[in-house]
Amino acid sequence: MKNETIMEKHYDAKAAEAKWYPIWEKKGYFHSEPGEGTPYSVVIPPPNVTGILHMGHALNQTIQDILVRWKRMSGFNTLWLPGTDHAGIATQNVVEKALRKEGKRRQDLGREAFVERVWEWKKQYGGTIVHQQRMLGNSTDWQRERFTFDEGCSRAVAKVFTQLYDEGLVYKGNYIVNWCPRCGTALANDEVEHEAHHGHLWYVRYPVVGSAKGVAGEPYADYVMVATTRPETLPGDTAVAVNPKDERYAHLVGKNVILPLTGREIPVISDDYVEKEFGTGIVKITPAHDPNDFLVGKRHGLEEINIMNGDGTMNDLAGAKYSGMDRFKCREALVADLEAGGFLDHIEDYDNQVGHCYRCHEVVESRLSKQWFVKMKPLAEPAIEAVRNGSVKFVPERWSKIYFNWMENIQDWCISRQLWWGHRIPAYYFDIDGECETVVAETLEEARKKAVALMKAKGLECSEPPVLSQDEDVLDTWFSSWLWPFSTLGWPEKTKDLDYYYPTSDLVTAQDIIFFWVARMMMAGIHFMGKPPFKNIVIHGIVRDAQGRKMSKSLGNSLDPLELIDMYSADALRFSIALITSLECDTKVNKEKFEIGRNFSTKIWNAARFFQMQEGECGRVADLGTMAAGELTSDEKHILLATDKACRKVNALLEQYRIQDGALAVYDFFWTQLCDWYVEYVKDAPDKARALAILRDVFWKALRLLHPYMPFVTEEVAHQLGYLKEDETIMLAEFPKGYSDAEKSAWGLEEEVYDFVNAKREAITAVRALRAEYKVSPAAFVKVTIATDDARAAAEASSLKKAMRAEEVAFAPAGSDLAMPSKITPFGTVYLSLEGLVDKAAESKRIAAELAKLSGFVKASEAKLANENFVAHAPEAVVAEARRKLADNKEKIAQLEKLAQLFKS
RNA sequence: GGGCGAUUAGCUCAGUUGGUUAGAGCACUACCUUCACACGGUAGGGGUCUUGGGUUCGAAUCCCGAAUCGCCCA
Repeated sequence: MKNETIMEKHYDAKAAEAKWYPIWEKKGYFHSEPGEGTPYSVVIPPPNVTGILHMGHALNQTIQDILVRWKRMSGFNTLWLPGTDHAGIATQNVVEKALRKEGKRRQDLGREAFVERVWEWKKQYGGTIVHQQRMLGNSTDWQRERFTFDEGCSRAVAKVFTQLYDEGLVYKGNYIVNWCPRCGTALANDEVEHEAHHGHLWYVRYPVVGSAKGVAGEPYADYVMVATTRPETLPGDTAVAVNPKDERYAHLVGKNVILPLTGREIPVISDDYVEKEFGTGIVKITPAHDPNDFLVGKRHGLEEINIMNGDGTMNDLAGAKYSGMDRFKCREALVADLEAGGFLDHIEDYDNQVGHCYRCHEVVESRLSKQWFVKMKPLAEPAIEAVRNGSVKFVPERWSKIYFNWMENIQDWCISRQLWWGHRIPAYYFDIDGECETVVAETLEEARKKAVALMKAKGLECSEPPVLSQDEDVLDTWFSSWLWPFSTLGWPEKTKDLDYYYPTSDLVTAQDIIFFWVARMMMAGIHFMGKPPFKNIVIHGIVRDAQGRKMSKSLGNSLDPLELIDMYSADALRFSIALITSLECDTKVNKEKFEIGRNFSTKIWNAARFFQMQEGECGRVADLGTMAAGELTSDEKHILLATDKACRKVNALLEQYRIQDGALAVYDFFWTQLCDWYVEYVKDAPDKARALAILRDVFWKALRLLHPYMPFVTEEVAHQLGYLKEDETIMLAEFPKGYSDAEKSAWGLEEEVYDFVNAKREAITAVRALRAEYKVSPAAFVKVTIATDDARAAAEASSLKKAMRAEEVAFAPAGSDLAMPSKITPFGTVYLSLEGLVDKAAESKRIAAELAKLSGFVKASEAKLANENFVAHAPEAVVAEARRKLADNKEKIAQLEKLAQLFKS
């Protein structure tokens, strides 16, 4: 079979990428069914349905697709399950924003209509990111695409909530939560981002009750001074506190002070929580607006006065003057009033950490409110154990420390959100004799039954079920995504999919999501499935800009992966990102880095084109079977060995999730071994048909090695070169493992041949370097003599001549003494005939410098070898190597000294 | 305040049981438009491995301390 047409001069990545993806998808290559073979399964970290693809996704999904394509080609029954999450706050915000343009609020529509509207939005725009994922080349099984708010996932959520409630692990209570006034909802602790903030400490005087009016300017003679970072919460104070060990204030404990501006009397209490060193050592206690104060309040039975509305404005309890005022405006007003009243002592600069909403970045308020919580300790314990006993592994391992640290100090999880878009909490309320009763059930019908049962249990007759009203709140989005590895496989049904694919194999995600998601999936998986949800947790870094800053819209330093794909191709994006990303640390990127991948795909294309042209001239010989060890040249054996090594290396590296090293290995193999050396050899091979037959085999292996990294160009080239029939795909071709022992022995692929050719290449490089040093024109043919006793050398004369651009390569016995510029190589000493080309003075100088350098090495080696301890303790090979090196360098010196004589006159 | 990590060439990073004269890509210099490829080829310059101690025959690598930077938790 001879190729009639030659490949285009330039690779058209856009065309190839647009062509292959739909074919792959349509033919079902991404699809997996339970049954045959060993499963390898991965669930994608579901991106936010409102989101668009960013560099973080590109990195995360490139890693996954490399693993998945590699496993699929290696014969595993491979499932990579895609989907999105419904992103409660974010999605609701997007739709509310659209409504605002129409001059409406969600309240104008009402809950049902609003939710309907969000679904419409989702249908219309929610496909953006899954479309973009296709541009990356993701081999996800789109037939199994899931959404955290779809019917199945919603059933799983209701079931989980109900079960946890029945087990006493879900409870409702009045606690301090993080409250986002802008989103109007509670947030979990980890949804709050703390940032350093330059603020102030206000020192405020609280007069002691019973103290006399003081002198001018001092309304009270006796007062305590309180330092606070949040003066606007002052109207909510219900005590001031000191440390019990603080002798300065011991006499005050038990007395009352007057809360400035309000005249309300509050007690002075003592509590260990107070730090003596902070401020004055006296702090105000505002139980409804600070988590620590809340706990203090509980310990001391203090009143909880909530002075703020949900939107961040003050309410009536803050006092008539401040009611309705924004919290920050109120701060200013209140400070001014304190000052006017003589209560403000002084103000200091103070840096503290201020919490911000991770979605909208508003300053988060600590607020007392009634919310649903999950009791985490009992869930965390088995999840800790699973990592501790090694049944689940973090890659890199050090992340397990972070995981333990968080899990061991875990706090209960606030799961209710005051939103409309999300899984409505399946808790129902009804009245019995004016008392509010709660039932929790997966469906309304079940809830009715439970309500009736409850009434009966209380001895109440009921002819018809009571009227139930469902809880108004929805659940945190993470409350559905923590079920992702099994809800997407059909749970709570007992499905074949669950049986086959669960637990999944690898979870690949970024470090910033370990607590939000990974840790919680561990807990849910173990609690509901009885098994952890995955075997390995692969954690990669965050993509940063060239200065190391996080990419963000507000900084405008984001790189758009789609733009990069447009500029450089998806393959280029994938390969580059794989090559520059280490699992160990964050990845800094700039546009230029993606040239690596683009240049590489061009190289692959051109090498293929060269091969095709050669085969076009020579005809295709496909069979390696008849080759005998005796007829293969050393260069041919070398490329076969290099291919074998590359296959083994890439497999071994991917096995250890060393994606970057794998990329480097395949890059070096293809570019250096295959293109730089073997392709150059092929051009003048003694038996071109055989050389090309070998190239045919090696190239095919190389393409398959590359395929997980660069799926499109490898598919295109594999077809161009005729490795595949039109309806076949490289995606399902076998991932190369290297040559068999039988092949290796039939072809005489021994390690010494590999070393021999490497040595030969050093001789070639040495001659090229000599040519450059002595400014020999690149076009000129030179005369080379090589001093060696290696019997194999003579057979290399013709390939040496070509590579050295020599008109003549002569051999001399090892140790021959020629007065010519030379370099010592493991292949032998190479001499370049001068024939009057040289500037003697310059050469003399160069030689002197080289001599100085070498004698330094010799001195160091001699000292080392004179050290009895070294000779006695170091491994023999190391000592022998040191001796050999010393001898080599001594010989080099002798040569150079001779050469120096030559240039002296 | 507690924890984790980083510090190797101008830049981004490898360097996995301690063992040649510490590597790669980009950038840089010189030469080359040679019939696969200038998104290319050939050759080259560039590092006292942040710092101070220690262990060892031998340390970028192991141990202790310091500095700087980053992240997480409180």
